[in-house]
Amino acid sequence: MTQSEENYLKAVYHLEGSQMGKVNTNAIADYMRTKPSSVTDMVKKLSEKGLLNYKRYQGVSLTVPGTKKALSVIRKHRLWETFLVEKLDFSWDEVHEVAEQLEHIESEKLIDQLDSFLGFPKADPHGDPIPDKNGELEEQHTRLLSLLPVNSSSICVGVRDTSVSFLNYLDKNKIALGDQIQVLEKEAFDDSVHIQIGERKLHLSNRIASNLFMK
Amino acid sequence: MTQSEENYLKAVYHLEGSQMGKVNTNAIADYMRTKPSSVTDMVKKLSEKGLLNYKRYQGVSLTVPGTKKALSVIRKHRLWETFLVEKLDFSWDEVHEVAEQLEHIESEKLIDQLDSFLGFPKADPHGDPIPDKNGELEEQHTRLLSLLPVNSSSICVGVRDTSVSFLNYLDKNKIALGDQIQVLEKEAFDDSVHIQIGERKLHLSNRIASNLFMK
DNA sequence: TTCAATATTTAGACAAAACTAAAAATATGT
DNA sequence: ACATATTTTTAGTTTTGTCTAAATATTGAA
Ligand SMILES: [Mn+2]
Ligand SMILES: [Mn+2]
Ligand SMILES: [Mn+2]
Ligand SMILES: [Mn+2]
Repeated sequence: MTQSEENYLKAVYHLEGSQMGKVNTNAIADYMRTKPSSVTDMVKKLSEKGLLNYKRYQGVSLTVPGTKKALSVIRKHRLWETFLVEKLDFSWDEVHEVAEQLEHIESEKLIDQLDSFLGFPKADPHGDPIPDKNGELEEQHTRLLSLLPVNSSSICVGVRDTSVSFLNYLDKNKIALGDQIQVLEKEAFDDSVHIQIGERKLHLSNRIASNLFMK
Repeated sequence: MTQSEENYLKAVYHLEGSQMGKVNTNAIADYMRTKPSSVTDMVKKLSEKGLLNYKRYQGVSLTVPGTKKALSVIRKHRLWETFLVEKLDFSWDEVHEVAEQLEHIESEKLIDQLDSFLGFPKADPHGDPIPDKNGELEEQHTRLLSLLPVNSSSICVGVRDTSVSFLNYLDKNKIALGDQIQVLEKEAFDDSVHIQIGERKLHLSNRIASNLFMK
């Protein structure tokens, strides 16, 4: 299994989760910043290996072995991100690029020992769930901050957008995972929300509020 | 810089250290388990990039930038080996293969933070010196156990042969880095040596004794 | 010194993963 | 329904790193 093949499986996994039904060629090409013709080539190869279901012009879906492989790569990615933040003092906006490389290291012992060394974490620095050794994901019962009613209070457990600019915005405004957030008021005009974290009151745009997972 | 290019530079570095003068094509091919024709191709490319000195049929040597790059890969290899043993409970015969992969991860911050996390170790699990951030290697003033005089006592600080079978042999006989070893007697016939570690007396063949670095 | 053995390079091929440009299939709007 | 727009695939090329087989250079022994 090459790094490129692993990256394609991961892409299909993420796209399956954010769409309904089959994943199409152009969507994969966009996601991977490559060309549709390259996607077709790779999709054929992965289909021959039994990792993708593929019929010409009909889009693709992961097979059971394909899903398993994708989850194993995601497990590695998220464990490495956790390692970088917890042990090597990286900030949450610096880890993704390095984890994109580390996720392809082949050694079952390495990743299981790393998991143990980190204390079997359930989520990565962005709040995304970490699959266990068997590929099992813990169900996340979360709701977006933008959808919570006025006066509700809940804990921020994840970010939907993991871009550096969004993470920097949160850092600048001292919003972090684990923070208890109370919804004070919602503006009907622009769907922005007034919130309180500890003693601090903040006014968040809908764009921000709809990228924070709460529990 | 591709992984393959890095591996060639590392190979030339190691061969320069174990030979005198220019490194020849066949030696590189043997060391890398590849074919001489492949070596010629790569050596041309690295020479065009200014990393190797190369004239047809005359062998190669590392340039200053080539040496610097080789040392940076070796630094990563040895720091990762140390991490695996110190933090993830790998044994010293399991780390090399994984480190061969990890040494190619590109992130200066990653490796410098790892160095710091490990407490700036001076040597890897096999006793090989770890270059610092600037590529400086600490001079090793060691001698082989097989060359020490009778009655001398010194500390085992490294292994010359790092093969799994040799490392297993040492584990089985409870010989480890840091052990104080006294030479009791040398057999003139086969150059084997009788030694003492703590209360234990052992009889080592010349083959074994000439693969242990002492200080 | 000469020629055979050895070492090295060249020539040509291949596989992987990407690309461009063109062809083919599918979807859509009137 | 049918023409047009969009999506997807195919055909052919490129780059990287490998290989085999053949050619060429160097070495060294008689
Ligand atoms: Mn990530
Ligand atoms: Mn993440
Ligand atoms: Mn090693
Ligand atoms: Mn080592």
